[in-house]
Amino acid sequence: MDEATILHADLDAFYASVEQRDDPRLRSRPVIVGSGVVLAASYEAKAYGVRTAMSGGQARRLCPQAIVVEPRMPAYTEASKAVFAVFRHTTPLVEGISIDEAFLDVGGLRKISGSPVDIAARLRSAIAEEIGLPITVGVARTKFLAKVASGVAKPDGLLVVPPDGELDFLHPLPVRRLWGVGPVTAEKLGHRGITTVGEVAALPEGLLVAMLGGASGRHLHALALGRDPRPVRTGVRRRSMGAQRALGHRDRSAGELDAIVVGLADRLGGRLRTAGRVCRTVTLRLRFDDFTRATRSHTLAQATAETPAILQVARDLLAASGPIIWSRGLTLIGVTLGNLHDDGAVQLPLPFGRAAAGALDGAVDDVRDRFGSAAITRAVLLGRDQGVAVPLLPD
DNA sequence: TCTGGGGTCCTAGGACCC
DNA sequence: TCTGGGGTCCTAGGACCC
Repeated sequence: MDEATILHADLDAFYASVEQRDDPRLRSRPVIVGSGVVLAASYEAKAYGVRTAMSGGQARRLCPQAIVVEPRMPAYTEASKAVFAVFRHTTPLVEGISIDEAFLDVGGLRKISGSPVDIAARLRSAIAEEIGLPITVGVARTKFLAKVASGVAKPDGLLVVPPDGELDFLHPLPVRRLWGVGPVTAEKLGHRGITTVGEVAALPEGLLVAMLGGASGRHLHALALGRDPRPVRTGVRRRSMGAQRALGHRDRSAGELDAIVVGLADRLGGRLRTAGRVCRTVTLRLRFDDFTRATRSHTLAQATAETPAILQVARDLLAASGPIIWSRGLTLIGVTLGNLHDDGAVQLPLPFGRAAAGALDGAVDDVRDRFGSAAITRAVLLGRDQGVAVPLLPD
């Protein structure tokens, strides 16, 4: 049987912990970050039932003595960078999942660094001492089990799931612990009297697929049996980038909506250029009074990072959305850029088809002829009518 | 007091191509 | 000329995660 070498490291109540670290008056007291909506709550506040994503009013009613602070994103970004530096000092195999959590694979480090449990314990004390933040670590043979372990061990804990004790650990847990089971799926399962992971594991895969669809059904079936072959991956790239603005419930004029879209496109264009990437798909996201949503998207023939080009598409989509906007009570506008690629790529038209791989080789040869082989670091297939993009700058 | 601002992945139908 | 199979891309919606 394989060894438990995957760590899931998850900072506890991250934003709230940073606030408590930076302001001694907040320590040991209930702290809520964010006044409109709760972005994070310290464990002292969680004891009163305050939860992330709860409205500020509800949170204050549950815990009137809580200290509410406005978020300081730059401080959290900086703390996150410091924590990830400790992660990468522990092992090169780090896969970040969000600003405050990551998977680490410490397999093969036993001779140098000790057992995975020793490594996890040292990681926790390093982050406590060097950065001043509490962190929980789950250790298991798979990513999923490591993540569940850290969730169970929170806060400020360390939990190992031994390979021969996986199902004993997993099966009594509620289905909501399964990664990918949210309110809707939990409700569907609940209808059949299924409330624990063990009960999911006892179902035939076919029944889960019929209930939840192919991918979700197979995924859940595998997880419930402790199967999760996904490796810890480094260098995962962002696939989309978005910005949005909540509008409240006040009616807005067409001019106000346009000004908001201009602001969003401007922000996104800047972020895109800073990241050295270009986009091809622009999506307008709308949310309404009743919390229903709509999206309208358009895909360009040529990728771009130019604000005017992005703005033009966003404006066209907004104009085309007029009827639903004026009839349903708009409460949020967002713009998301998708189909992201590296900028600085030479884009070559290609006759696409079944010989895509061969065509890619041919295109790379073309670029070699034109620009010299040293220029080529990587070639990316863009799709049927877009050809290939060959970045000419080193990574 | 209805609910912020970021993301990921899946599904399904239609267009289009070979 | 017609039919069918196989495949990709685009769009829209939805569930879920932090």
